Amino acid sequence: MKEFLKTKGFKMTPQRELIFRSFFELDEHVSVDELYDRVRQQDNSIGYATVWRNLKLICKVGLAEEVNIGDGITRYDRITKVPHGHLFCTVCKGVTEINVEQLVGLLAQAANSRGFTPDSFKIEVQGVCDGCHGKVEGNGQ
Amino acid sequence: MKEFLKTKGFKMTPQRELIFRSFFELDEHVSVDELYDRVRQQDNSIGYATVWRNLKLICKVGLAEEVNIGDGITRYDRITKVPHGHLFCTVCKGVTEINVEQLVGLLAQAANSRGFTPDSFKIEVQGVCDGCHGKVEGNGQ
DNA sequence: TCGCCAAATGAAAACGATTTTCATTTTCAA
DNA sequence: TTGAAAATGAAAATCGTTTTCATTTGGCGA
Ligand SMILES: [Mn+2]
Ligand SMILES: [Mn+2]
Ligand SMILES: [Zn+2]
Ligand SMILES: [Zn+2]
Repeated sequence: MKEFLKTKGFKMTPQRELIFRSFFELDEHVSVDELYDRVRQQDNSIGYATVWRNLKLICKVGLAEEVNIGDGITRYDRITKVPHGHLFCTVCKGVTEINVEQLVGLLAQAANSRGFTPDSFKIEVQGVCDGCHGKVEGNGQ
Repeated sequence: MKEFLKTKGFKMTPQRELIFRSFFELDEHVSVDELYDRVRQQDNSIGYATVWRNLKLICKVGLAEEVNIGDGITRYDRITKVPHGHLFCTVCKGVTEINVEQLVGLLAQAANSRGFTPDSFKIEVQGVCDGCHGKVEGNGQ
């Protein structure tokens, strides 16, 4: 990691190391707040801005990307080899990933046929996840 | 429209009428600011909050929905009979709609097979639109 | 190893879109 | 016509994000 960053022109610091490690360990769709809380458990002197800047950095060097599910909170998602979509449960707020290779192919085709050159795709489904059926709002009884 | 709102328990006002009419006339993916500017041309005494509240109302009564493309600005999009996706041009910020009926079918299938019950779908493609090829950043020549 | 300088950090302030508050006005059913 | 509930406009509050600034630190070259 240190070497990788060096090639990109960035330095390694204890804070950065902890933030990077925590981010990839968690392996979730994490917000700044969540990662901030997490790293604070290891080093409570780390500043919020540092966590924010390092999440931005992880994106800049191509290891993650921002995800907006529409609740106004930016989450950070590691980039996977194959593109994936998200199933967002409106009950438990959980995020599940689904393969969308085929879909993206069709989408790209549709876009191209209209003279549009795609850069990236966002495929998200809102609904209720398996575990949340039965405990839906109204009265879960 | 007045009747429709009455059945939902809301009153009609001159401001509301202007805002609703402007929104559906424009028929675009409009932000609060944009619609505010627009209605101001007809009645410059209308407040920003009123425009905001009425866009929210249009959503609440099921005639539109919020769209977040990731630039931090909420846009409002009338709801169409068939679901549609968006091609978002990162150069001119233009939004084009594409049919995604087929895609949504596949998506729903994939979601269901994982025990997930879909409510709504968000399908967005970022890239460069037809008109913006050639005037890309860097130096368009 | 030492010293330098660009990069990184932490605290605080600034930002900006969204949302709420509050006093006043308006709608509309009775 | 009248009163209660809803709507409005201006201003302030919110809140996640981003920037500023003084200080510290990493790491290369001497
Ligand atoms: Mn993901
Ligand atoms: Mn649309
Ligand atoms: Zn769930
Ligand atoms: Zn364009």
